[in-house]
Amino acid sequence: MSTVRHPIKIVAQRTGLSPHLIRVWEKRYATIQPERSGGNQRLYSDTDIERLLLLKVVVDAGHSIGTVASLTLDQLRSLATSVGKPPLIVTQLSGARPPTFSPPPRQPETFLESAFAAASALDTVTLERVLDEASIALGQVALLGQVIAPLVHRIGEAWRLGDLKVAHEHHATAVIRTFLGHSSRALAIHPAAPALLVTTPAGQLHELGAVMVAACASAHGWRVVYLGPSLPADEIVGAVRQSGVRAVALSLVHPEDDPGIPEELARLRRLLPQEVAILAGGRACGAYRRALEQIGATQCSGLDSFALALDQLRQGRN
Amino acid sequence: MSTVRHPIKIVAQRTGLSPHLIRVWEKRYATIQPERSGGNQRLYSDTDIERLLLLKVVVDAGHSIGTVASLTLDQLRSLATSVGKPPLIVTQLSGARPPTFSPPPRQPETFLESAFAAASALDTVTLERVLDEASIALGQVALLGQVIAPLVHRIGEAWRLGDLKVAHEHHATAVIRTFLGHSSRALAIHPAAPALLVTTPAGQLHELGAVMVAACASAHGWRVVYLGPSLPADEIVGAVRQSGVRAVALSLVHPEDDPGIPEELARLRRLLPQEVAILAGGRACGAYRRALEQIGATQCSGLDSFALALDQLRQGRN
DNA sequence: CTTGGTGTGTCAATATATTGTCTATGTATT
DNA sequence: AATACATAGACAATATATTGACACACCAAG
Repeated sequence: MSTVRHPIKIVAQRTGLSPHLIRVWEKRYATIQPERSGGNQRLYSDTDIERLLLLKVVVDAGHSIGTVASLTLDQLRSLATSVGKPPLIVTQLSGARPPTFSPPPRQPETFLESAFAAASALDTVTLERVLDEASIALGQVALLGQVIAPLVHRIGEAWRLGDLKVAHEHHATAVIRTFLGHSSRALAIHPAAPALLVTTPAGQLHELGAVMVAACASAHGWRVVYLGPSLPADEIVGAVRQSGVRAVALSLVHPEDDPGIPEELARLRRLLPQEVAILAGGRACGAYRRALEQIGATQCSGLDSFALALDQLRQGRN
Repeated sequence: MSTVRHPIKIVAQRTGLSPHLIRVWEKRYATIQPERSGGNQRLYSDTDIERLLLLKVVVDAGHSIGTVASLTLDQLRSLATSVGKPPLIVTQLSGARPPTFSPPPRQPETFLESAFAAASALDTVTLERVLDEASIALGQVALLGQVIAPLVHRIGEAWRLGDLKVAHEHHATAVIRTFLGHSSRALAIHPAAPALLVTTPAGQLHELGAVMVAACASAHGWRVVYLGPSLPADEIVGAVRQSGVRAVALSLVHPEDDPGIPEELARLRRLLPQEVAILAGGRACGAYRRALEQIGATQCSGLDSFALALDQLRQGRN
């Protein structure tokens, strides 16, 4: 976590709250206590900003500030993801389910194990529950980097070894796809947030990398226009022009030897407005390195690197 | 269980009851006793909300509030499951909402128009919001049949006419995919509920039909194992054996002239246990009619017909 | 069939609480 | 000097609480 501190104006921009309101919340509910500069001006940390963002989410959803202002960060995260969901009506039947419930795990490895076990058993409910708990315990970003990404990788490996079948991979993909799609919208940021378009080039059918990228960007405060997999360059350009995004993120996973991809990338750069940046990531990134370099795309080796690139992009243009 | 407390507005949103009614129930029947804040405002726990939800379920099912208000939580739970209605879904309300609790009765056509406009504008947030509101106003089943299915059809037509581009179709598909994926899990299914596997045969890449089928089955109280698109017959069979489902639902949309499909279908029937039924639906259903008849699949002409088939299947085996 | 009671949801009126915004004045930063 | 920020207080717009009344459906007895 960076030690950077932000003045109130930046915080207002990023959260969509007015400086007035931020100060009033601090005064009335002591929900945050930013540091002060030598001249008594407020200096906010990234954690403060996340807290304010979460508060805005739940308040927009109808909660009153008075009842949520004193919650912990974890409680706020949990509330933000569960906003609007009715509490689960638990039908307590001591039937088929009990063997799978264990004391709430804490470590990413534990979550990974539980998730992998559920995926191997085609157990949708348990897999969803583990992801939910991991999301609450670890937060959105760590969940992506330390549970979901390794889980996807591990399922791929297990398939290569013959331990799992294609059906397991499809099932887990579908569950993760739904989970991430929903978590992206939990933090739907205010309209002035910078926007990013996420897709994969034509021929790249794997969707999961793109969904993870979308969720990561959303967790970092970007407004995401997600277009799913396999979109030709001219379609991407049309969507960019219509939605006014600042950057395009492409996920490249499989195949790694498609001769059409370099062409598509070149065409994309040619048709795209100069000021729109291109970010690329995914396992197949290396295979297309030359083409990516030629179009000046920022290549990201992982989600951390992608998040960093997003921050730089935002800084550069704010 | 979290210690979070909710103001009455949130409780009204999540239960569908008016604040008025919630207070009246408290006063007349003392069915709940929420805490109070310093300013004497009611603060409800998650348990309180669950109780109110259950009360609404059984009252909607015909019981009078006076006779059920004094039941314990457990009694309410079992009564709610025994009324056996398609468990009502109180989906989320996101973002700012009109402050009224008797919103102008909106017609499916209105939602369809708004949704189509949002899809045309690549406006993810609005499209999600319209789907949310439609889900509440119309209920899950009508939403599927009268908004989502026509919307998908209309976007397809607009694309054929050149009014929309592929990017729009991809975008709407992604949003609907996320929405339906999430709505399938909004309610906790009874562990003993009959189970259904949903997928498309190898070569059928369109996912949306399968997702709609999954959501429909889920809304009708089935436990759904969703495997995404394009799965070979032997993979389907493996998943059926492992998950112990009672039936397999296949969505057939495009292409309509794949010579591999009849083969796949025949192989599926041959490998599948006798007692597992096969349901088929989708636009391309007619094109493969002969093959479907040969394997004894139940062909569904639409979501209504599909729901009917599910009910019959459940009756037949209970 | 009518009549009256009961159960139930809704509404009106008034008072209080909560919450976002605004104003005024002074200080910091650039 | 011009802009941005801090503090305190005031104010307006909603939300909520409470009480009492009313409308409607249902049912049982006359």
